[in-house]
Amino acid sequence: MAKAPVLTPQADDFPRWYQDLINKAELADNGPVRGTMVIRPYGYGLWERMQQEMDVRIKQAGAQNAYFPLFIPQSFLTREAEHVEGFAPELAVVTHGGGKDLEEPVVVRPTSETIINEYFSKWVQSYRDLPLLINQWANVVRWEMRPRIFLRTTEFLWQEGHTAHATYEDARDYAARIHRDVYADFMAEVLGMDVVLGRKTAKERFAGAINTLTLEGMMGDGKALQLGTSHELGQNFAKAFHTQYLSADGEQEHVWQTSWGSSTRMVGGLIMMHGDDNGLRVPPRLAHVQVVVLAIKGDDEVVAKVREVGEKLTAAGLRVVVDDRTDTPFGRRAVDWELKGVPVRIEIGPRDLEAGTAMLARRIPGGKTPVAIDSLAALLPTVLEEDQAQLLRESRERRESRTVDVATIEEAVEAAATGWARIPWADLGPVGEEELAQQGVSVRCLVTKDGGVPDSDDAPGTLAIVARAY
RNA sequence: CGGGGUGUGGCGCAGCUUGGUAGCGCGUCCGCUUUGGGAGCGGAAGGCCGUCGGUUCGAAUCCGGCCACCCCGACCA
Repeated sequence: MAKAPVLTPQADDFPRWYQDLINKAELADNGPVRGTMVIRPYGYGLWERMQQEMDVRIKQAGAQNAYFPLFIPQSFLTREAEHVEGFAPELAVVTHGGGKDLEEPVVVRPTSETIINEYFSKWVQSYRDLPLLINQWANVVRWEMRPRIFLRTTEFLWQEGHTAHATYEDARDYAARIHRDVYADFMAEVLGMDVVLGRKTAKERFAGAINTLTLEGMMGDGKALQLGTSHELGQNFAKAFHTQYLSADGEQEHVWQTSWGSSTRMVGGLIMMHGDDNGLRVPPRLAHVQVVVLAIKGDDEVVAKVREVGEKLTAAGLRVVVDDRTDTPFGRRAVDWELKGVPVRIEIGPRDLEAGTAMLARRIPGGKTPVAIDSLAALLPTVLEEDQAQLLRESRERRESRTVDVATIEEAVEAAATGWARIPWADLGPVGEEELAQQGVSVRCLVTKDGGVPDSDDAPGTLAIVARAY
């Protein structure tokens, strides 16, 4: 007789499955204040690996890390009209400090364009100071009406990049470079996540930007999730904060700017893109635990062998955990590691010792095979790379099979019930976009016919990707 | 903001109609037996029943106020 499923099956109730998984895989808990979350060690480990891999790419793109304050004078926010209008509804404002009313309320940063520009305007004097390329790892607060753990939380962790350039072209190219060489590369190569790169419509653009580039992923239920954005800010903030430089011609010019961000939302995306009814599936290149070596029983020889194998695999450069907690039944531990999505389990018991073998259990393709213990260190890197590639392939195949080309709004709404629709932007336009919005469907991004990023909204042949979104 | 619903050990729930001061499952702890896919048996700990007030000899239960949370709609990313 089959036992009750460990998780609510995805097909029964996808949001419930997501919540179950986060609880049972010990990724996070809800915080005491609505919309906040406690990220538990296993979940934080995923984020730390994301930070490491992203940080390398950000630095390769020439940016340096810095840190700006959590508190921003309220007056800063109001200097850029669109920006304040966009963020006003979700600001947390501090009105008291030290037991007194504050002269001027301070807002908890929802993003840092304003405070960073305040300093950029001091640091940038000459064209020789440009480009100025800054990134910060921080928490931000946006008071959310409908929080969803990892996907939309009131406080979340992210990186935000802010740059200033001498020309429009430099800023435009840098925003595109981050979009492609940092975000797209990271998501494909490390997360094994298929994403569509595109351009946001005016309606979906960042408050204060002249152009927003996005990466959209298709989740297991066919809905879309924005996984990162890179904005061209034009000179909007430069004018509001007087961020100017003296050009080689001796003229005062406003800088051209970009900002770009990615957050702990990526953890939620990872879960919903790669997870299955047995739990999470962590891509090997990301995994902070790539291999778990399990002692099936508590015999001394078994435990000794398991530890020895763990050390050898660690020495071979793999990220390994040894599970010799033999006071807990084997089945329980196997299910737990499966829930956590560890790519490879090496299971060793008395029978294996005699044969000199171990069971190699693979989370991503599934299945178990016996292999010679001595061959593991040589075998596993190949296995992990195969599994990494499988996740990317599966996510791409799902998106391709569940995206349909349509000609009307009705068809687009119908397609969005189970996946994505692609419709010529010229046939839709802002009016059609509004009509879709009435039915809970949005234009996720605009792409060119061959899947590239359009240079403008009205470039001929531009297609809109339409979907329900998180 | 409109409509509906729910607040009971850590989690999920029953009990409320027909008042008599709390129970089940999971989890936790101890013991023994177990360990090749969420172990079994025995024992134990753990609850100002959201909150304030009212009715009553007596309130988780009936009545009223307040608070919080959830769902649908609206609004907003």
